[in-house]
Amino acid sequence: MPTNLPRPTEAELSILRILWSQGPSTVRQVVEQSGPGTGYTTILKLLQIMTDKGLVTRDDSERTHVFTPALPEDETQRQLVDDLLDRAFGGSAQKLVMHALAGRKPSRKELAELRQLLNTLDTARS
Amino acid sequence: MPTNLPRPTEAELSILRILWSQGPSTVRQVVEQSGPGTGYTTILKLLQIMTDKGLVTRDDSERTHVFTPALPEDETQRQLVDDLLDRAFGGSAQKLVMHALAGRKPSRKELAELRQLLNTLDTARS
DNA sequence: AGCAATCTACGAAATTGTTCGTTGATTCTA
DNA sequence: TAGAATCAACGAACAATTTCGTAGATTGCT
Repeated sequence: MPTNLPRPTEAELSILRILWSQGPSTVRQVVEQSGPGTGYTTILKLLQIMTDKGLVTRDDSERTHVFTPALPEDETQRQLVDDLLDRAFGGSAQKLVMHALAGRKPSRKELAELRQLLNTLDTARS
Repeated sequence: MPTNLPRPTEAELSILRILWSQGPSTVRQVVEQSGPGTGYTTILKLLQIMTDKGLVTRDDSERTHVFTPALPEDETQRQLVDDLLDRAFGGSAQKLVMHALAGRKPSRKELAELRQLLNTLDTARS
């Protein structure tokens, strides 16, 4: 069964990022991690919407509800990359990768990991 | 002077994609390339907005105006990748690249080009 | 010239996303 | 137990994006 969730909006994504890094959290915990400029009720409302959309699940067994991301970080990231790929790169993953890397300075360790990935893909082709 | 243009919205991006592939175009030419479901005046309006934002330039020396992307495809793509990097990957280009490649089947040629890029980045580090 | 087709401009409706004030309920504390 | 603090729910304001109807101007055709 394919995970058919809507793409998170910008505000929703910043909340998801907090949930991924902090683990399941209450509204207040999310608010504390968010920089200033976003009120409590704003984040509460967003989490309610995200619950409706299925982006997070809510444990309301206690009075203070606890929210958990519905999908792991990896999967959502892949979805977002796929989406950008379609919308801006005509589906060419290679072009996207070139753009992502060009003009940067990945560490030797990162470079090694990337080379390793290329090797894996290479042998997988046979 | 740095190119300080706003990030194109979704509808704007699909128009830019047409302009990049077809070259400078009139409203009608863009409409013809767009699939059905988007009326003439909608696209005209979007192009007017994009002109105001500076995303495209307009040649109105003839009655039928001609629109040209303000930035080349490459540069906009880089901007979009940077943006996604910040919003979803905490700035780790490597993670994004891994996600973009994992589960795909790039051709040998693409793999070779990517390896070449890694080499360039590697020697650039010294 | 008269009429149809084509074009830009403009404003407003429709849609989607974001922010916040208020309310009523529950829990904490003095 | 009374008042303060905390919480979820909800609706509404607000903002950004997308869509389209209408109007006025120009061009093309007969």
